[in-house]
Amino acid sequence: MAVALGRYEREQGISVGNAVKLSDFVLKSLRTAIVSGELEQGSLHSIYQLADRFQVSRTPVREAVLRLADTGMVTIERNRGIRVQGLSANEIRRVFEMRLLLEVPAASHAAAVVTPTLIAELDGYLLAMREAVDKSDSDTFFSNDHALHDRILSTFENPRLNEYIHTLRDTTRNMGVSTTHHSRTLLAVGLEHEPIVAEIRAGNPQGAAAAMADHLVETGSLLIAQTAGLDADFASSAWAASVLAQLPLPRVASL
Amino acid sequence: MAVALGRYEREQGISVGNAVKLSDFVLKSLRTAIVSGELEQGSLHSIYQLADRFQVSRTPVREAVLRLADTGMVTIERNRGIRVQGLSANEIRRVFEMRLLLEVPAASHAAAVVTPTLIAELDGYLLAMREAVDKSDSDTFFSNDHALHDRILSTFENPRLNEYIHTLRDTTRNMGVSTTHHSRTLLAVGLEHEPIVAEIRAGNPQGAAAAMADHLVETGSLLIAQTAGLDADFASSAWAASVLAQLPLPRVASL
DNA sequence: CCATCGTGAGTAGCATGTTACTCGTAAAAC
DNA sequence: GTTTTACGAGTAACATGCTACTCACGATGG
Repeated sequence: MAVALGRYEREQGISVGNAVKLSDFVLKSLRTAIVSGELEQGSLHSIYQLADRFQVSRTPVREAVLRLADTGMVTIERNRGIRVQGLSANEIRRVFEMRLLLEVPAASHAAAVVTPTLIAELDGYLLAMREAVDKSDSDTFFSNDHALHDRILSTFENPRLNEYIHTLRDTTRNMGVSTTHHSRTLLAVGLEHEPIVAEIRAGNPQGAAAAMADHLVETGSLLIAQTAGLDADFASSAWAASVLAQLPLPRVASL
Repeated sequence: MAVALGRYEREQGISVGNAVKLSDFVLKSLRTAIVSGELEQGSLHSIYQLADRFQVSRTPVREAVLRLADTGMVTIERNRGIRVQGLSANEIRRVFEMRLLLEVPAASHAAAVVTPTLIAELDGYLLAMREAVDKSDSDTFFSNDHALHDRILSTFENPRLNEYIHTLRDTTRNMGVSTTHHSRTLLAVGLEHEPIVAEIRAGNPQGAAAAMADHLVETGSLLIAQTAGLDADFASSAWAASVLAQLPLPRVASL
């Protein structure tokens, strides 16, 4: 018990009222293992097995698995095991459709209620992202990427919205990391944020919406292409058309 | 009820692969208890206590509580207990803002891809709702209400979207039941669905979007007024303005 | 009277025990 | 050889044991 607990976190802290829960640790580890392909898609595992892998008891593993099942990354087959669903191209499409529905209006709203403070914050994130690209520091890059999107969403003052987008992002996190085109992709994605902030600064809701839509479609297309390979259904950016058509965009120019 | 439900399934069951999980039962019961006010807002409870109430062990209760904490209905205070957060007026506002962001484009999309089959299904739900109103059968009414919204959403062919709306609806479920104005409210809400279907039938995306927006704003306002009482901040329908402004509506006529 | 400290009841979180179930496998029946 | 049946390994779900922690409350010291 205490022995098993000692493995991972006792070092980092004098403990005290440490809010870090073992189930959270397992949740994060499991998601990473799935997204990175360490746990093969379609494979079947058991709570016992995973508990052994992470050197914890079955309880926190079970709790983490239940939460992953809620998001659809695994399915639980009673008395059989845990099936890893991974992320199909279709699943990625769904995630980015949701993000389009929510983040495009958010960008529009941010432009409508823009303040100097908001711009200063967004510029700060952009700057940090540029520096991270220069240093090929993907961790810093992604965390500031996240912060920028999060700040735009928060103009709705709806924590529930921010939280949901956070889980959607988590689902596809780390997918682009350590590919051969890594740094190039990183740079390109980073550049796409500039027009979003520029349009918000200008107080142009429709422009901000269009820029955000472009960014999300481009990012989603990259991840889908990477997952689906040459799957013809997703070769173009047509996957987002049905959603884009319902959004308040001036005209979907770049698509 | 808790007593009778306690040893609840051993009897009914040749069982077989019964998919009913105890934790799901507890989750549903807890949510009902919270929304109905049985578990007072702001009150503190413990896993032991709740396990005793539902006549099950602590494990399924804990799992249910963790999932409720994910949706924000309770907060977990370590070594202290479970704090019931209930639903403030602000929280209801947030739920309906999310629904506006997602369901208004969905109505628009449904109108854009309308088929005779879709119309037939929606008409079926409408008919069932009218009959349910006549018989004051709120269960049937709400289930068809849900089915209608669900069918409109499903035109996006994105199960993740349907599922999320489902959880949002669950959060505010049962709130309007057994009030003094019950049947009148039921009737009014039922009538609001007719224009939505009419606009979808006509293949008019903007009209469908506007009708859906009207419906959601009206429903949300009712629940907010009921919760907030005379709270001035929510007296009008202004709560939705910031969201509505970012949606693809022809003009927000009725507000 | 007021502040400090100790203590014990109560709790969430983690570990472990228990049970009914699923399904592959192989023996048995044909 | 083919089908049927019996069995056991392995599992999720549930029950229970255990521990470090929190905090109200009362005793003690000022």
